Amino acid sequence: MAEREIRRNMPLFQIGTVMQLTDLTARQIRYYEEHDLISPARTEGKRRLFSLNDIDTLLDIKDLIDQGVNLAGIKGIFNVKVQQVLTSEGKQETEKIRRDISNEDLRKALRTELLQAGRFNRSSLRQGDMSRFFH
Amino acid sequence: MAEREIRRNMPLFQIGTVMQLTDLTARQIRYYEEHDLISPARTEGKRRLFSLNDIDTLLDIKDLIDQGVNLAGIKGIFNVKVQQVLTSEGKQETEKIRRDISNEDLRKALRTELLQAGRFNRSSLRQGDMSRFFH
DNA sequence: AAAATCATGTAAGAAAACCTAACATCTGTT
DNA sequence: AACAGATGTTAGGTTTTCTTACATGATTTT
Repeated sequence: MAEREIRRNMPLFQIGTVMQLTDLTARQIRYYEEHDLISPARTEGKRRLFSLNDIDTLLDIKDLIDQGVNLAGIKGIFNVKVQQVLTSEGKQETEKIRRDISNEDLRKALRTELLQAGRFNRSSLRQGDMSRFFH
Repeated sequence: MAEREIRRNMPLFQIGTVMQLTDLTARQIRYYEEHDLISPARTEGKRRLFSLNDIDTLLDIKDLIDQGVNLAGIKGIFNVKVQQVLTSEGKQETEKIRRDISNEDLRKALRTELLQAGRFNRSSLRQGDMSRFFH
């Protein structure tokens, strides 16, 4: 379980990849970082490296912005969530709040849709075949 | 199910990331591509973009090289596997061959070990907290 | 309504990361 | 010894990303 969290927090993706996965501009992504909504790691050369969690957060931000929420609101929502985990011990409550903010299913659908969008569908046939052997 | 395959074939990672995940040098990775063991996609600017399947394949190559198999041998093994899926319909047999070539558990362990190695452990605390909400 | 603020676009110049091609080097084989 | 396989290294060029600064349209505040 902790293993999964580690994986989701691994800094793996350059900003170009994140742009395509989230459909956000570099300007937007950097702006959101500037306002502490994400904190991507850096290479030695100071290039940003994003994790899967970062991408999730960016997709959530995108969701909320599409719903008309401004950055202050988003920040507030995120803080509420953090607050929640700090003050309450039960998972039920946070789960409920999570649902209040945005529909989980819709979010998931949007994410996978985005993840499959654009040029990411064409991949080498050889690899496609190999994938049958390496589960 | 096809969804997972698509995800595993998405070109996402730059060579620098792959180097760290696999512990191979850029020279090695390009050499293996030159010999058709992998076929990473390219950005418009001709930079390589690797998929999870590419990384899996590279880890397998590394495995086999550590066992003393040379590229010709690896190529042969990969061809046998492809052959197998083309000629036989059952999954049992391919499964068996898979096991003959290298121990699945060992391979898995090695992969996760590599995936957690090096600088990939330090990740932002904020994100770590957020990950509890975005499963 | 004017001024300020928010969110994003755009441009410039610099630095990092990656590219190909070529040659060097080590190791094992013929 | 000569050769082939696998990898290291170097060089010059290109792509991608970086920061900083200024521009702009849309809202909000005064």
